[in-house]
Amino acid sequence: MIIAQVRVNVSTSGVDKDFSYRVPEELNFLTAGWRVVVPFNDREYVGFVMNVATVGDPPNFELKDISEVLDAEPWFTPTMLAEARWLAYFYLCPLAVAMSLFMAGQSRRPIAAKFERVLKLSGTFDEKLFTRKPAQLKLLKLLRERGQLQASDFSSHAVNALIDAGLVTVERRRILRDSYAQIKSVPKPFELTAEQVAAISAVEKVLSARRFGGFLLHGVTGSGKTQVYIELAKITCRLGRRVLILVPEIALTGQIVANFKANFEDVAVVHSRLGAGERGDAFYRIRNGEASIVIGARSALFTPLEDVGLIVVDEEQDGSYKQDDKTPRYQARVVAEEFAKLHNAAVVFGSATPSLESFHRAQCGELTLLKMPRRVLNNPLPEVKAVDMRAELKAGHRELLSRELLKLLDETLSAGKQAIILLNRRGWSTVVMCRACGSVVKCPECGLPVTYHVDGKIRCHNCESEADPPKECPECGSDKIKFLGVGTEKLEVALKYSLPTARVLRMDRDSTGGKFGHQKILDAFARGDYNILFGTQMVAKGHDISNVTAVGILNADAALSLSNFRAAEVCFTLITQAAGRAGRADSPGKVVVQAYNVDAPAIRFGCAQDYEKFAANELPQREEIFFPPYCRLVKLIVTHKDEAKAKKFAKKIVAAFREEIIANTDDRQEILGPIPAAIAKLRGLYRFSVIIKSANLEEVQLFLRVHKLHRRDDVAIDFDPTTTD
DNA sequence: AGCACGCCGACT
DNA sequence: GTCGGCGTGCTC
Repeated sequence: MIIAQVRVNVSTSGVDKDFSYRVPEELNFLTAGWRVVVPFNDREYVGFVMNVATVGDPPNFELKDISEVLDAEPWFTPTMLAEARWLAYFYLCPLAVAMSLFMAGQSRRPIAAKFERVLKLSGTFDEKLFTRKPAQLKLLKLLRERGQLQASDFSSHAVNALIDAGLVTVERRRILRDSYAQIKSVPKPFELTAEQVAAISAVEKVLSARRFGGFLLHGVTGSGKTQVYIELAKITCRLGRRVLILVPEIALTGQIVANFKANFEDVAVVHSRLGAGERGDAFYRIRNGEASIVIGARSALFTPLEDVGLIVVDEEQDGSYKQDDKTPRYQARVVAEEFAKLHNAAVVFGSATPSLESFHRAQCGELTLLKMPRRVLNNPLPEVKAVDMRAELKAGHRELLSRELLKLLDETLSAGKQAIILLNRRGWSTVVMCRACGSVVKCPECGLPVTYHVDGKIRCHNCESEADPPKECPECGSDKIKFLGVGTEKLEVALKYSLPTARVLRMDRDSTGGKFGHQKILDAFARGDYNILFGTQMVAKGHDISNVTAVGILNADAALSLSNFRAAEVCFTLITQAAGRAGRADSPGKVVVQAYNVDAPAIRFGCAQDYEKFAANELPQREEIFFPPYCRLVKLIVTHKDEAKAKKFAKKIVAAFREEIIANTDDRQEILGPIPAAIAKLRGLYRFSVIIKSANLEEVQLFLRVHKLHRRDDVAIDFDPTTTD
């Protein structure tokens, strides 16, 4: 009897094991990796075949049969299975959950493939016979001319008549949906800088040796990192291996996809905003080896790409590489490196402002540091000026835009150039406050402060719930409700007021809907339809518009007020990335940075665009307070509908960790909490967080396993969390 | 996930 | 004395 071990796709930990099923005769082709349908608990579920074996004597309980298969071939390659196993092990999640990552949301039935019917002429025909059948004659003539045609372009009547007459044959051909198919550009002529050549040859050694190697490509904005990726990809393809390029998010893919498509025929684009059908087709191309370059957001890690030789993580410091809404809460940098090891591939982390984690690892020799400190064509870095908004206020200027910035915008627009303004808050007012008691209006759902929008609604930027602003303070009943703080919507009005003739374009989450929302805005700006592009951090990412010579950054120090150990890093990175948009081509750029605390190191070093000095200043402080990169963080969120019970269980975990781990280890480890989570109550459940800081992650994982904390649905485990509350 | 089983408090 | 809350266990 043939018996298959099947992992049922049920996301709870209670089913995190294989179940045996009998393989019926007609499915005797099954091997590991097939997706099947199995009866389970009086219902039908999708399952994954993990193993198939022929056994002499069946087990002592009754086996059920596998019902059917889902696909025409195994969904999971052996590599994907190995990758999923590692994910489940490292992130302590059920294997079925890790495997679901590789199905990109298609956990139900597969999406139907799309086919076209292609017509071809078979033999010759006599025109005279078709004088009273003009539609058929037209089709036949066209076929003689073109060789083949699409059946859907003609009336089915005519087509069927010709097929019946044996004059035309049909062939079903799969159509691959690809909304990036149109994107195409010609490779620009270029000459590699000495630094680019050095970086390429360092990675090339590892590529040709077909072994693992980790690199940090630290190149200032405009130093030509993309060209390095392209050259490395060419080398990898020449070796007959595949390339995976990770980019932070959809907004960034446009430019890099165009650059790659100019150099390679077989590029597949994968990201979460792709429709189910298009994604399925991209997977099909990858599975069949028709795509040797895959570009995408973090989910692109989970495709059937075989024999990967190079993985690039572009803008590796970007926050979108962290999945923090559902298990496994992985960091794509960590996963990319592990997958590179599994493939004997090179992994290249690229950035102008590397995460301090990666930079520190490069300093320790865990990654090879490749430096590109100069822009291509010796373009100068922009000139950056900080404006102290407190001084501006004292001088009687209360406007949103400082005199310095207004002057710069004026000059820029007069010269026929374009400007970008960054204000990293969307909405109209960022705070809705009661002037009588000082309380801030919070979202009833998640307890975070709400934002007032220009349409007169208040919105929670965490859960997107919407309401009318209260007429009276929910705390004290006063009617003195004030709208404070500045978002991009208010900036729009300020810009139109100060620069009435300027054409301004807002880009934030509210103005960029749909698959190509970002691209449409960037294209319109690049065409010159607008003078000023302004908005949230997305204006600072992933484009290279040569006519932009001025950048303004408002409230540059806003991020510093957050009680987050990464606040300075986020602030520094944002300034450097935004400033880097200015003056890439022939004309030098100018940047104005507006802040209230211009003396903060993140602002000073950001204005100087000096990453190394920033890191040299920040790293010792991180070491002092024992935070990453000097430890790894693991956050546990304990939930319960009874607040006291949630807190009590969290305390129990903390006590156990102190007693069992901290008291018995040589490695430095600390545990903080419990404290109420940032979202202290969600859907009726109280939430407490516990932060583990550890120099030995394996001990933490072991602790979690011993106490089976990963098997509980009232504890969420977050490795390398973004925040500590 | 979805359901049966069983233990304890609250009620006709 | 029974109804129904939810913590626990099981599904090939």
